[in-house]
Amino acid sequence: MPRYEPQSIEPKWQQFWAKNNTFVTPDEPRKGSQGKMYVLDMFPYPSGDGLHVGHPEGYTATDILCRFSRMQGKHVLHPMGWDAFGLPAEQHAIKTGTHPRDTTYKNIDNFRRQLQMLGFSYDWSREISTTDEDYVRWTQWIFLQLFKSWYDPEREWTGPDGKTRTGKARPISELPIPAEVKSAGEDAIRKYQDEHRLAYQSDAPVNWCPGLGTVLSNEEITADGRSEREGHPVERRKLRQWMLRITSYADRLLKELDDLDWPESVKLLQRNWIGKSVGAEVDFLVKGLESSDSFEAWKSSRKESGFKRTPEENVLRVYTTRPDTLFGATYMVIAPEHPLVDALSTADQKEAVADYVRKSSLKSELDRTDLAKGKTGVFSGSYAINPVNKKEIPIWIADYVLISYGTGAIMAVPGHDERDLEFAQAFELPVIPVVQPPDEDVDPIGFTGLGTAINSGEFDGTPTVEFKKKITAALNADGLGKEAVNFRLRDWLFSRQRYWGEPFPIWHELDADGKPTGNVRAVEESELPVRLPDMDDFAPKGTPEPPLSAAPEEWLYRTLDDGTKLRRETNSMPQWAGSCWYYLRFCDPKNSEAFIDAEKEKYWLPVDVYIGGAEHAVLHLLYSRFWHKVLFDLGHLHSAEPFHKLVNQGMILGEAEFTAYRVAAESAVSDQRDEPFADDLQQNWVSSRNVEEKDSKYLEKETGAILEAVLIDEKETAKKGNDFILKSDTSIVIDSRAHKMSKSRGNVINPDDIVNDYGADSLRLYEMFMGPLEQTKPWNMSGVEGVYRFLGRVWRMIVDERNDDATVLHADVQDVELNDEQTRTLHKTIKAVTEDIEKLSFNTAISRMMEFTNEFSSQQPRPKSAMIPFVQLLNPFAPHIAEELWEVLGQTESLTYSEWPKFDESKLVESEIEIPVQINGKLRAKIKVPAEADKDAMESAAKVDETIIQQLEGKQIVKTICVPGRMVNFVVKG
RNA sequence: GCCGAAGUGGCGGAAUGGCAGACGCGUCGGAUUCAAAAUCCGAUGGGGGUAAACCCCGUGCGGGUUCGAGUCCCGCCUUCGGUACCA
Repeated sequence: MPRYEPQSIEPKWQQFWAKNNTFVTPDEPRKGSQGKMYVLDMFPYPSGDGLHVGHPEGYTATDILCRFSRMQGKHVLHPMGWDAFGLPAEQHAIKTGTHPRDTTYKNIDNFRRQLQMLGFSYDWSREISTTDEDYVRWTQWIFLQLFKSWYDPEREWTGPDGKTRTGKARPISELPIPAEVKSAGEDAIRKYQDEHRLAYQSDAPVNWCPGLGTVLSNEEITADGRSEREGHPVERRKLRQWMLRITSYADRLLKELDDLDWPESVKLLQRNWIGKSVGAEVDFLVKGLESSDSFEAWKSSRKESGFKRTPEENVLRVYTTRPDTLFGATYMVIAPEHPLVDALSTADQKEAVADYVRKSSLKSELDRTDLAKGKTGVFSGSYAINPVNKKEIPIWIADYVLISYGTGAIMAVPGHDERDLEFAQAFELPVIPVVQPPDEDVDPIGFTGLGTAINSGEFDGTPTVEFKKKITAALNADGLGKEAVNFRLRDWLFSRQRYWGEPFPIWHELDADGKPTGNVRAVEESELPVRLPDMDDFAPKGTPEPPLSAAPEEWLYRTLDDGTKLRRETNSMPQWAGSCWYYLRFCDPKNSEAFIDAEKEKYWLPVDVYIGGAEHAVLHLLYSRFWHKVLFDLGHLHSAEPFHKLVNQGMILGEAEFTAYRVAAESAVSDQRDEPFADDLQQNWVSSRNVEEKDSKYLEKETGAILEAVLIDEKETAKKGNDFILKSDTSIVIDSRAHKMSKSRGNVINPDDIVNDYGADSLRLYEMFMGPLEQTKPWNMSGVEGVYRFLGRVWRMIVDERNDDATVLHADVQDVELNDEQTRTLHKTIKAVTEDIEKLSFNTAISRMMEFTNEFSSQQPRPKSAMIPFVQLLNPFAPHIAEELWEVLGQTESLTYSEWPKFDESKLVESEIEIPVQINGKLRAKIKVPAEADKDAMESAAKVDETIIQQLEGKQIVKTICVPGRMVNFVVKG
């Protein structure tokens, strides 16, 4: 084999690794193990499109880490699996009639083939799919643990990690039952327990997506009220749904982020998502209700009773983060869904209120959150009494207040809240400034920052922060208010109306008429898994009735020995369920007794390095952490957090494109502005500066003429200043940009093609060489060619290319001693590559190996003792060629488990170094000095340099700065 | 609007406060070849100068700190990503 031919050596080594179980991780570490290393990729959804070039980016990074760690003696766990439930397979089933299971396993086969072709060192014996019945079993089991638990926020305890926490998930049997519930009977107790479970049912309004035929979680909806997947509109409907009580864990999910080695930006995203805010709840007495006491009477009764757990019927409780602005509250707003809406509506306002409430309930999420459309609302007819100044202020109903946050009611302070100000202006409500901004020139109205109090009675002049504390304490003393904490985070909507997901292991009890009694019971753990019934109709019915409700009777119903009739839960779990705990199962994938063996869990967890896309920064990672903590609380896990170090790989964009714009033919007939259309523009180019994008159409800014975007070959372009222009018309500025890869744009790169043309090693190397792992970067085909050429040079450095018959060592590679220069280069390279891998700075590590190759390629002879460690350095990056060269170099021991080369710091020092000499900070000359030269020696060496003598002539040296081994700088005058 | 990340040659990118542009791509020139592919060697930020010596400018823009700033500080601009009335 003469030339470097990845097409023949890559399959050879892949087969070798498979046959020898090279990457199978034994439970027991090898002798002399340097500790465990669990390196995990975010496992892919096996889509029908196959692997995308974005996948191998993170996968190569982790593979490098693993191969590097093995050579450093680590006991490495590096598994791969499939997040295989999910909508696309089911949508495909609806279209074609193919069962989602068939589609899914076919796609998995293709994904596995593609991953194996890239030579990743996964332990395939641990492969799992979230759709495997054995896996589903334990997903359902974990759900049951949530179902069978409640959260005790008061419980103080010390976990196996030695940390003391307040708050713990506990078995539902330990839930204290209040006496009045107990006395109400068995059903009341069950209901009370159900209300406290970590997995519970709720009737709250949810996001129903008719287009997908399912309910979606808040997290799956985009800012403009559409489904993240496929972009269908979403509406609000009241449906019975399963929820997971993630909000109980809000504080711990927030606090325990601190110790994680995650990017700060991801931590911040999670912090914002959890959205903790500290403020106060304040009670306002409503005036004019029949049962209303006088304000003073109420106040004195409150003084005695203190702040109540739940307010009286004629009291409106609000949440505010700015209790210091209480004097500026000029009206109140309650959400249309607020329970007091009816009670507060006076006779003459009843109709208007009912009308408004109906309208806002029909509004989609999109309409309701569209800020551009302005605020709406209706006066209830009632008034509340401001507890600090007894002022009567009107109570409004408006949908800019959300029932799901705080108490669903606010005190409006239009002087210092943008939304309230907008509303006040729309409905001509009074605005009172109560905070003076620190800057006298700033208008207090609309100021939302910190300042000092004005128009606030005895509190005038108090700084905001102090005022908040004071007023909260005062309200608390009077029983009118209390410090309160709120979270933006909502409970997790956990059910979906789809077929292709885990069935819930839940039975609903039925009464004699076959109607649900409202009581549910868990499927016995010994009966798990609840398998999906065989069905051939998956199509959504356009109603929220899940496909599983059309399952065969024998699946759907059961009658117990005592005659109790049961019907299965027909919702299914969301795709997140399976990905919530897969990292646990990898440690013990075949266990039939438990979801994971306790000893194995203790050994392998937490995951040491977790690499994946930033799109999972919030949801997947938050959900996983939540499940992990529940299992931790229940004593099933030893660690409180699943992922120690997290890295987000950047997106890979398509090749850069040059786009020019010209008037489209259709513009001539359909000129948007009805103006006579300028003929001279027709078919002429338009500078991209004059182009605006509207509804994915390009328009000329002035005339509104419709433009077409034309791809321009790079050869037709030139650079002018900061812009690119057309060579044929240099006045035309064109766009130069790389876009996301997408089928519609036609710029998708298929890894199969790259492997066919250049080999897996080149693909791996290129993806690492493109730039920093975490950065977004454009694809560039000639870049792939570049690293392919590099591998060719490496090949020729070691292999005799002229020998057509066999792969033999190049005659120049000999058993000779390294000279000083070679020793230095080798050790420099080992040091740099080692440290760069540790920093995940793979692009620079590759540069260093290129430099090594450039230097050694031309040398004759080339010491074998330099080639051997070099091949070891290359191995994590390009393992196939490395194995082949390792063999050519006559090595018989496994390269995979060979010892990583060590560098010797003392071999790095050079005897003479070149340093810059500056005058007034400007580089003027370079001089050679002994490496150990001190300040004086450097200074005198610099002063005898010819250029420096010339430059210093007639000038006075004011100061000399010498940094040994670094530089000399003369500061001069005159 | 808010939050985050980033702006360095024609392009991807490199640079513990100390020689800006390592390495790669592209381009140009040369060698090899009948010719090409492949390979090898050299040049390559911009401007001036004689393709020398050398000089000036240069890391988004404007200030500042420092003997010295791509790097630190203040104020902007642009691009990308996330987010959306959370009181």
